[in-house]
This record gives sequence, C-alpha cells and structure tokens, in this order.
Amino acid sequence: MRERLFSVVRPTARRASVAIDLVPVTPMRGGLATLLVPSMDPRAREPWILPWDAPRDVETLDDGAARVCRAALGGRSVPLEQVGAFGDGQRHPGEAEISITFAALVPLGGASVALEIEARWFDVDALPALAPRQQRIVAAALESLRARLDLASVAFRLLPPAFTLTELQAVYELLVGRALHKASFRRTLQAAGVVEPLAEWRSDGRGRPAQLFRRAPVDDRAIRRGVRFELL
Amino acid sequence: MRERLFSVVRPTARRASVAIDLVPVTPMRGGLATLLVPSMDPRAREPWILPWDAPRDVETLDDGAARVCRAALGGRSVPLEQVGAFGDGQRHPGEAEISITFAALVPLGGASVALEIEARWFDVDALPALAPRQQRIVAAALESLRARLDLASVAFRLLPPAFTLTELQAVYELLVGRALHKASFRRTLQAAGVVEPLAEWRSDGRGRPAQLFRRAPVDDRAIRRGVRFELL
DNA sequence: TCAATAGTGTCTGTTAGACATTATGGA
DNA sequence: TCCATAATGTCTAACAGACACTATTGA
Repeated sequence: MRERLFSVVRPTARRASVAIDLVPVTPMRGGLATLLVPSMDPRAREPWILPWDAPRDVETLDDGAARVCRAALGGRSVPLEQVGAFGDGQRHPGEAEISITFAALVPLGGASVALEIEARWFDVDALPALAPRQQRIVAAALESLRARLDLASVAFRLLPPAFTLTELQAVYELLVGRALHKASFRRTLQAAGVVEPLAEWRSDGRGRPAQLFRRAPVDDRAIRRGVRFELL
Repeated sequence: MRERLFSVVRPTARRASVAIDLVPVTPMRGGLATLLVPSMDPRAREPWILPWDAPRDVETLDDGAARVCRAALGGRSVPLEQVGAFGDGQRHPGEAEISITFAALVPLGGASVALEIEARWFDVDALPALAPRQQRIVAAALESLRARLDLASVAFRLLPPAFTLTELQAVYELLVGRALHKASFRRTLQAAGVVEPLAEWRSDGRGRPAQLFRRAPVDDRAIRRGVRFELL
C-alpha cells in the first residue's frame, strides 16, 4: 500500500475530542502522592479520576492546565510541567480521544491545605483502580519527573521556599529512587552555591533542630564553578 | 470569579482540530538538520512547513506519528520521541488548534536516501522562515533532545548500527553543545562497556582508518559497575 | 617525508562515598 | 543521662581532564 505524498495531497486536520488531564504530585510520608477526584460520570467504571477539563477556545494549553490546577487545588497556583499527549485511537465511554497531560508540582505540605472539592491524595504506590489510560498517564508523569535532566528545578518546586537540607535530600531521593550520601550531598550543595542558609531553625520535637535554607537566587554558579555533581 | 467545582459540574471534552507534526532530525555536516516539506496550503505565508498529518480514528498517536514519518522519509521507519503538545488557543488559517509533536531520529547518513517527495533538509541554524508556532515546535524538539537524561540512547539512535568513536563523540557534542575530551570519552565508554568493537575499519581517504563499533547489547553494565560518567 | 586522523599512556586535581565524630535539642 | 537528629572532618579510591605521545593511512 502506498503512503500519501505530501506534495500531492494536502492533509486536513481532524477534529477530535481533547481533554487536559492533571497529575498533581507532592511529597508525602516518605513517598509521592497524587490527587484524585471522584468521577461524576455514570458511564465510568472506576470511582476516581484525575482532575481534568476541556481546553477552552481562547487559552493556551498551559493556561488551560493552570485553570484545571486552580480548580483542583482550591485556587492555589503551582508550577506545571507538560508530560505529553496520550491517545490510543479508541473511544472509551466518557473519555476524550486525546488527553494532554500536565504534572502539577505541589510543594511539600501543600497537601494539607483545605480543598473545596471532594478530592483525596493517594500514595502513588497505593492508588485505587484507575481506567487503563489514566494509569498510563500517572506512570508517565512520575517517570518524566524522575527522568528530568534538571532534577534540581523539579526538587525545589516540590519544596516550600524554606526547607531543611534533610527535606531537600529526601525529595532528591524520591526522584532518583535511591539513597544519597548525606555528607557528599551537603558538601556539593555548598560548593555549588545552590542553597542559602536562613537565620532560622526548625525542630521536629526531638533531635537537634535543623537549619532552614532557601534556593539561592542565581544557580548558574554550579556550571560556572565546574561542579560535576550528577544531580545538579 | 469562582472556579468550577469538579464535584458539581462534570466537564465535557471539547472537539478541537488536531495535527501530528514531525520534526525529523539528523546529524549533518557537523550540525543538526531537519526536514521540511513545501507548504501546499495557499493560505500559508511561509513556503516550508514540518511534515504533518491528522491523527486517524483507530490509531494511537505513536502510530500516527510513525505513519507521517514513513510518508516524509520515503517509507523508512526511524525511532520517534514525543516532544509535547502545542496550542495557543488561537486559530491561524491552515493551522490546527492543537499540534502534537514528535521528533524523528534519523541516523547519520540517512539524509542522503532518496525522498519520494519534494522535501529538503535544512541546517537547524539556517532554517527558512517558518510560521511562529512551527518555529517554537522545532526549538522545543531540539531542546528536548539536548536535555534528555538518557543521552546515550538518543545518541545511538542518531547513528547507524556501525559507527566510529569519533562519530559517536561528534553526536554527543552536538547534543551537549560543547567539546568533549577524547581520551576521557573513550576510556569511559570502554569501562562502561557500552560499545563493542567490530572487526572492521573504515577510511575517509586520509589519516589512519577508524575502527567500527556497535552499541553493546546490554548497557546496564554502566550502572552495575558504578560508572558515574555524566553522559551515560 | 609530511599531513592528517586514530588511538593510548601518564599525571594531577577534584570529588563521591565510607566512616567516624561532634553538636544540639527533648525527655 | 540517654536518645534522636543535625552537621562536619578525614581518608581513599576513582575519575575527568590535560598533555604528550604513538600508530596508521594517503599523498
């Protein structure tokens, strides 16, 4: 069978149903958690779905994702990352043909803010049953966060403005999926100048209180000074 | 203004015009080149566009991209990478509302195969005028190749099965955007066992002939042996 | 012999990781 | 005082990069 030639036939864009799906992600209890909302669709078999909406006429996809995000998180705005587009060419009841997915990076502790809707955070290792495509979407979103070259920027966006180095290390470990060496981690952060100490300490009730840090304003320094740390 | 609540209102997917755009990429004359086709749309201002088509009813997006790819490359199949979805919410004449973009990794030398259509390879640093969105799409595709965590797999897919180490290094340098140290590069490849020497040599006419290599079947070895080389 | 490219040997500064130790809070 | 957590000091093996060198082809 012969493929269509571009120079002869001009293709016409096809209209397809499109949804913007959101995968909200936050560090929680030593792991990552994602936010699901109850499915209001009577045709759906699974009770939980990812927050979603249709893109609107006059907004960019990024703006649409931000809108879905605000609706799901009770008005809060958090950093978004596009994960990709999914579509298996089959029409499942109540499911768009094409789903464009964004991960929402909710900072540590952000899961505890009051949600205006009936939503729940689930540990990503203990999700309820999801529709097949939704399952793939969640997996892809986590994968894309973990595989990101610029790990530092993902890590910092999963943390509040002030954090302890232990928290930063824990987030890094979630992302790379293995334990890191504490002394090494701290030495390199300092050498690269990617964090700045604050004049504040925080105690968890037991043990020595930890100093709080923030991300340093400029972090090209890591490159300038030739730091080779694989995680920065 | 109040945001919509998921628990109250169930959104409905919107139908939008969707296109699959392809960014074919290949190493060429010391840089990267991309394939453009003549625009057959009389409404278009720019004479060249990226190869594209509409997704079909019963195919996945990946299959659709593979189809566009075969049509553009004269039947050849090459590895594809999804870059992302683009849509500014505005309707430009002859342009889909949403464009889902794939990069096609055409191995070194693949640009010289006969194309069945009126297509041309352009150095990515000397592209003709493109529509604004197409320009953004090309930039994003290159960015995503360069920023990939798994540089090795992108590099090998931009090379034929048998290649010289100088070629491999050149591709790496294109991807990371800087010169690499020859001795270091080779030492690390050997230590990690990511390439295997073949019993073949190739001469460019002058200088000592270079040995040909292929990618080693298993490359978890790099991890097993604890290789830390930033590029593997 | 020269030019050009492929490929290797040796050295050194830097760093990741191991390990041990000190510091500082609460009970 | 004991426990728990934070934070740091020292040592070592390993590696990236610098540099110089050898190897192998064609002209």
